Amino acid sequence: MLLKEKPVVVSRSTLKRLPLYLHLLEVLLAQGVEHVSCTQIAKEFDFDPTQVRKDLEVTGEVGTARIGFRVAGLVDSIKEFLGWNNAHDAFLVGAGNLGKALLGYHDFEKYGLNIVAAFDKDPRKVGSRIFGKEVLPLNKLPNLAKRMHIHIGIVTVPAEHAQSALDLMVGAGIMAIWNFAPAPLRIPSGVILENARLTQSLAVLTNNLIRHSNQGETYANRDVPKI
Amino acid sequence: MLLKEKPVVVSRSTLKRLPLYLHLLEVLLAQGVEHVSCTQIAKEFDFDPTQVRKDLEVTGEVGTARIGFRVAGLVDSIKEFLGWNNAHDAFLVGAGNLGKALLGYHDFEKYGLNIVAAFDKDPRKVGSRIFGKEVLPLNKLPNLAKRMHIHIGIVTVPAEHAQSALDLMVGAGIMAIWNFAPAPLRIPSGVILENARLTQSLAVLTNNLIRHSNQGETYANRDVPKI
DNA sequence: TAGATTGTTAATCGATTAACAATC
DNA sequence: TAGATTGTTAATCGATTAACAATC
Repeated sequence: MLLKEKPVVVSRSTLKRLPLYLHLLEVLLAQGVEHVSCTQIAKEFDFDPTQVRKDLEVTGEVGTARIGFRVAGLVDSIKEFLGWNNAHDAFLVGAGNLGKALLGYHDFEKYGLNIVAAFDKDPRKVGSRIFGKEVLPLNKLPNLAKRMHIHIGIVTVPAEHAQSALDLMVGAGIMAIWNFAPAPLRIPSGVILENARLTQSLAVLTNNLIRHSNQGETYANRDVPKI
Repeated sequence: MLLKEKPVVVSRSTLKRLPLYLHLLEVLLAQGVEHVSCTQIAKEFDFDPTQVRKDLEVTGEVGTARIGFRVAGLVDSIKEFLGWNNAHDAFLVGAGNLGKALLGYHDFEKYGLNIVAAFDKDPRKVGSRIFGKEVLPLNKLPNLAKRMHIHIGIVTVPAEHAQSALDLMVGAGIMAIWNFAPAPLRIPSGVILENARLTQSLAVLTNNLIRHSNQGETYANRDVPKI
């Protein structure tokens, strides 16, 4: 399989569109479709075809004029590019409701993530198992993380404990943190921090909702004293 | 307090930063801090102070030179702007692990979201309660949604059933959909769709992880949140 | 007053979109 | 061949950042 030279710089926007393409491509692959054009992919998502072409460029796959790209090739290359070919072992700190849900979401393995254990400071949770995974006390994290070569740490504790959870994991050599707490976190340089903040997505939704229901009476013409 | 004229167009980027500011401001408010400057807020998140100022502009709040903005005023105005003052009732379709977690995450009420019931096609789940909330059969959704004036629908079904779940809710008059399925969804015009896709966030994380371990290639990091 | 901060306009930067030659 | 599609360069658009006068 011929790969062309990949662009040196990949934007976060591109990175976020790749999983969308991948999901579609896997459906096509399962249907036995062999080739797909950027135009077809773009139509599916209402994107610009040129944008899709530029996005796919990062995978190094080359297409064929009039035919498009090999579906199987794209699936492989996107997975490889995202690091989803082999799952990375991860520890999760905070076995609350959100933490439990993530522990039970086995699909993550398809996305390069394998949560191997949970940690919690609550002694009543420690010792139990959630979806077959042990809940351990926080003080066991450092040694275990080193011994098991854990790459990813997931933070699902309340906002006020997020920084100390992160510090504990970084101190244990974990270099990539997936944070679900709505708190600004400080990281040493070299550590990767990705925030999966549901509240940001919710903010966009609820703001749109009230704007739509306020229709007409826009918020642009109100310089009325507020009581 | 006088509100100034607000910008007519608000970018999605701005909308997503507001919950970050809000969280910080609520902490400051609890600490009894009365005023805060954009410079201070910016420092907390490693943002540009001008960006913070522009973001806050959308709330209509006015600051005072040398003093900054009233913390209490900002908290109120951001909440109002995001529609987080009063919770919107929501139905959730798909009582799997992720659905369960969302049902148990009572903090959503702080973010304008009140999940009142869940729906599932699995007869074994129907009739049970999850965190006190009833699990009902899908066919009861349309009537109930209309009777209860439900505004928001949450989709936590597998990707292949996401479109039909959405269609069911939109048919029942629900105008805003919060989608967790990794599938491209079609909506009629006028309906609000917001995708809360964890896989996108995960893609950024795992890609960063393998690129760090591969060292060598350079990638854009301009849009990476510096939190 | 002096100087930090607001509010606003202009410059910069990067991502998206348009244009088009090359290709199959 | 004819025409759809790739790959690439240029134009556009929008968000971020810089500059600076007004203000307290």
